[in-house]
Amino acid sequence: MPVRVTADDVARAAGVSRAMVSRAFTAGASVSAGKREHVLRVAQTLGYRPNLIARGLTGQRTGLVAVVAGEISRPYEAWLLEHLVRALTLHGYRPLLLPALRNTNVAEMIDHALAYQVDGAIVAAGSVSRDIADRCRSSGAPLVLIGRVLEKSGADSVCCNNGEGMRLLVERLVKQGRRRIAWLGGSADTFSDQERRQSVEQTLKHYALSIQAQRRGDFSFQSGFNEGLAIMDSGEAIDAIMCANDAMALGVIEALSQRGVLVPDDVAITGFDDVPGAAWGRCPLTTVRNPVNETALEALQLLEARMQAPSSNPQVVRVGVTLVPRESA
Amino acid sequence: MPVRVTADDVARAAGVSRAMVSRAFTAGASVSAGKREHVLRVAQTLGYRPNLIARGLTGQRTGLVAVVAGEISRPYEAWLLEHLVRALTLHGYRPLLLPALRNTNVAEMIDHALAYQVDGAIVAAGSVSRDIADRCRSSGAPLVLIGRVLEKSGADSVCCNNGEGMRLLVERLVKQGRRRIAWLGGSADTFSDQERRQSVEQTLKHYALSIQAQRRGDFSFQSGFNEGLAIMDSGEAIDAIMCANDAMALGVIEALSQRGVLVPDDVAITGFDDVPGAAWGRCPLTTVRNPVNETALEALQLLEARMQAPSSNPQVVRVGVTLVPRESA
DNA sequence: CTGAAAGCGCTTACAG
DNA sequence: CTGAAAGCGCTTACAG
Repeated sequence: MPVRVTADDVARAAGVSRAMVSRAFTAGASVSAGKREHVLRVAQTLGYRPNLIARGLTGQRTGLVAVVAGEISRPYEAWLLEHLVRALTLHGYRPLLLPALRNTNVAEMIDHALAYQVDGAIVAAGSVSRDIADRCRSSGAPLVLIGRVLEKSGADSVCCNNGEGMRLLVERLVKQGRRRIAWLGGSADTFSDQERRQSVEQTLKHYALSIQAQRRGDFSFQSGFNEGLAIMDSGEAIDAIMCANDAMALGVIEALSQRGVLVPDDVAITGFDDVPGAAWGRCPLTTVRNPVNETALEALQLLEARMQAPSSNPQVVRVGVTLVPRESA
Repeated sequence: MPVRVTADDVARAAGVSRAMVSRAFTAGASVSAGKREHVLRVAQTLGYRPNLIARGLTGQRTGLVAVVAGEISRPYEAWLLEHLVRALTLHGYRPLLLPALRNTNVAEMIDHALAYQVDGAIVAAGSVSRDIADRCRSSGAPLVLIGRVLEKSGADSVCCNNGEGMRLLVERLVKQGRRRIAWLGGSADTFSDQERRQSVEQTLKHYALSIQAQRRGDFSFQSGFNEGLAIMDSGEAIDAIMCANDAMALGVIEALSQRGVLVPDDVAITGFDDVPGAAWGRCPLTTVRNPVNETALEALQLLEARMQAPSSNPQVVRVGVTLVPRESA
């Protein structure tokens, strides 16, 4: 028989009004210090805590923030999620986790979260349509995108500088004398894949080069491994494989090793993200660091700024990347 | 200017009472099919969704489940979390994610979650005291522990068969003729560390053997790497290192390779969990499979069973493990 | 099957 | 600084 102690119980026990106990628990409310202390003490002994659901109903804020995350078991997603959840928690928010499962529709999930009166939503996976952004706005819940920007959506975004990152990697390869560069892309229709590939093409063009072979995985280690084998077995003469992210790059290294191809001697390999683990294993990966902590913090900042000023212009924050040269290239 | 459309708006537009629109959205409520359809249609056009916070206040259920997770960027935690979140979501629950940050107290977090009137809590990290279990019970929120069992706590647990797993690994090593076996434990005071070490000692004893060297990491790759180097540099003569989990085992393999020690020729290495990634890399890991999906499903089942029967006897479900022989041992 | 009323546990103007 | 009252948006007995 669960016993919920309510503000009324505390009020009665402390000999004050219900409004007083509410005020005692509200920072900055007008209560005499003595009374607040007394109420808090009584609440303590009764084991009272304000019911946040009831408080949320009053309309101010629930403290809930929806977080749409991708496959958590993938290194980058896990890494980002960890920082996001930490940042939110430290700032007093509670993350409501919405997994972007296969054939699940992000709009549907956001709608559901909105029904919980979340104070905002951070979307780090799946594709977001204007429609969703509109729903959020009309519900008064700011929407912040991570790793994707939606043109004219009215949603704030934070995204790393994909173009710069790939440019740095291409330049390194070119300086090493690599000329026959292959590209292993990630899932089509993703923002990251597009920006990264475009930068590779453009930078190569600047050196009067072009992509020599092109394949596509799905950002997973396994797909990197499979495509790595396929590239080798195709017999195409290449001296470098640039991958759209680290997980695939690690898979490719594994595949080449299995085919007896030496990295970086025969073929150089590059990744993107610098996930924990990029430095370990058979051949430490040359990659570009995607600053997830900064990303998480910026996302939170955008969220809070938007709560203050719901109708200011949407912002796109580009966080900087840095080259991380290791052995693979 | 966010506009929230409420049940009243729908009622007015549909020409019915507010109770009717509530019933239209409640499965199994007594409404004529025609009326329900009509109400639903009107709600649809107005863009109405029941406010789950308000619904939660009525006292039944909020659909919220607290999930206490460890460091998400670690492979096992991420893997488990993924399955947990998927299972909860598919069953209509919303996971409220509570990170077990360093020097944060699980009791505090659970208390906070309870204030959100969560329907239950699943704890897969941190240590849980009887106290917490009691708080949950008195709040009417079932508590389910994963990977830890609390004696006489009244909390249900699901935990893999640690003893069996380590026994299988020891037997394999002994059959290979390994006699000088070292143990690399994880964080002290964790349930997994204790059960696993005990089983190793006990099984070795059965073969008239004992642990030849003992070290302790914190379940992370990095700590495995560090301790791996330390073991080698200590000059102790050993022919196998059993690790309390995969992440450390992978770190050890890395360390030995750096010292020019051959795995498994010179020294065999074993892990525990069979995380994705155990099969990849320099030397595929011989380990034991910790069935996370089954674990997640069982946890959910325990949670729901407990909602039905709050006072039946607490259960400890042991999920089975299987040996996964690969190259490292 | 349907509606009017009471109530869930808070907070916040409104008076004092 | 403090209390009485109204209200947040729902659901659920209670009548009919």
